[in-house]
Amino acid sequence: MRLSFYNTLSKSIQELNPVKDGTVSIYSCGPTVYDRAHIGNMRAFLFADVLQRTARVIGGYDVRWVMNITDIDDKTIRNSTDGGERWHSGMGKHTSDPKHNLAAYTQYYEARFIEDIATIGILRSHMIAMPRATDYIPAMQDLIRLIHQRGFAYVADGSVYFNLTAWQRADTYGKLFKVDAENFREGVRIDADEYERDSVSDFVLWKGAKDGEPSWDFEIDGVNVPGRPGWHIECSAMSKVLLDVPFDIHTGGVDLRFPHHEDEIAQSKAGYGVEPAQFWCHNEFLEVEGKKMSKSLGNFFTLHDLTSQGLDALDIRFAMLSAHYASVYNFTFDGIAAARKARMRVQEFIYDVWSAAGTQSADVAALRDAVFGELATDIHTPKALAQIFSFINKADGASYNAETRLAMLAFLEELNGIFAVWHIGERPAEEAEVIPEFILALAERRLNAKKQRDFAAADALRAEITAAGYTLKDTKDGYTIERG
RNA sequence: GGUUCCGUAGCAAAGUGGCUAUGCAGAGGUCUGCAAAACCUUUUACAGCGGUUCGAAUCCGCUCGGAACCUCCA
Repeated sequence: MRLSFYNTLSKSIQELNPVKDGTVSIYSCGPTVYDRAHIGNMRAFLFADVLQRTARVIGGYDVRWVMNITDIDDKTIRNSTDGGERWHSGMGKHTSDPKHNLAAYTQYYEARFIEDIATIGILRSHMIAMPRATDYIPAMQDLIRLIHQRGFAYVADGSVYFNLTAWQRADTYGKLFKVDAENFREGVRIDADEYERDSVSDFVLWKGAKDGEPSWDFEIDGVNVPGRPGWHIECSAMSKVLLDVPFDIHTGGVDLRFPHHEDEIAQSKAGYGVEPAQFWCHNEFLEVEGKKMSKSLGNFFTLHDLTSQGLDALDIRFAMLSAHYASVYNFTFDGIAAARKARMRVQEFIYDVWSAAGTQSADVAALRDAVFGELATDIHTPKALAQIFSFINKADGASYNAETRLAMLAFLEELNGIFAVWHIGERPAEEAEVIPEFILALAERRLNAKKQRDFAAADALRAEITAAGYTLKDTKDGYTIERG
């Protein structure tokens, strides 16, 4: 099936025509590993995951997916340098070597990040690489030299800047975002003046070294300017090395549209001569209980916070997929509970189909076309789910004949290759819970009372069982007991 | 101040000119001694005010409310 996505470059939904037939290359802006990822971050990575899974399952492409790890920036440097309260015992010893401290600090959170994405159903094995910025410094330096050679960069006060004025004479700046330089907020302009650069709009490619901060030697234009890479240059260089340019799709949160992605386009084209990506896809933010997520409002959650509270990460994944990626998603605890019930309804259908041994048939091909058609058009997960529920509402999975059963299971397997929140298989046997003897004895006494139609006694005994923390449910000719 | 986007039932979330979205919750029912579970049926919408149109949640204008970006926040 052909895929189409909303492209921020064209501001319209466009059909995907991969640069290389049969292969889709995707670069996703990954985390800055200065802390645990929060659920807003997770939404961005989840979007990229569903995008790449859609390309695999529905597009039938061989997917080359890269998600970078930004392991050097102001925050990681600040937090790793002082060795204060931000320094965790799991990071090892704080030393006098800034590079060692930075690596120890960021690798701790990188490991947490890999745990978190696994928890929410993102497979590390789906990525061909998860490059760390600090491992690609030479490639970044090469790119900066290229930009400089072509006249779009200059060295000033120990740093290297992109010369936007020169670039704007050669190409468009503002492909993703209409930039109105005359109307930058005044406060920002004042702040920007603190930098030594020719124009307020010039951005840094290479930041000159400061005392006590990690730095790398860098020879450019015959001089050595020790320092570290600017933020935007990381993605330009790593995407070129790992995917080559141009590649197909670049993903990230809406906040990265400008300046990060705009600058990335300018740099890549200034240095390599081509724009990095055909498609730029941006996910919207999430809010929590209708409010912007922020630490001061007390509604700031990491995935780890939520799973520690007993929430199932798959319910969080499913809940996020019940909204379109390009609209603001309102995260609520009620919403997670509702998502769980909805998810379980589909799961029950899957179990029914698995054990089906009936005579009915169903048009699985039509269902597949309907559901995948929605996903193939800008990954419209809510519409796809509506199709699924509408079908399930009318279906009796347990009554399918052998042929329909196999076709449906094949479809569900594919579907779960994208949603990744279900178990395609047999309904698990009831876990053999150990019910204490006295509870079993109470239940037996109740059954006898019930048989003798002494319902007052039966209800009293059931109340005792409930009070002891067990739930008794009657069945046709007996009962079940479970904890809770 | 500039540039964008959004406001849909109790909650969440699709729909962008006529046609039941969907999920959770609620209500009624089947089953049951009663519950629970399951299943069936079903109520409640388009922020407000104008306009365009045979017809507007959908297009246009204004008002109100919310969000993002405007130099390193997903």
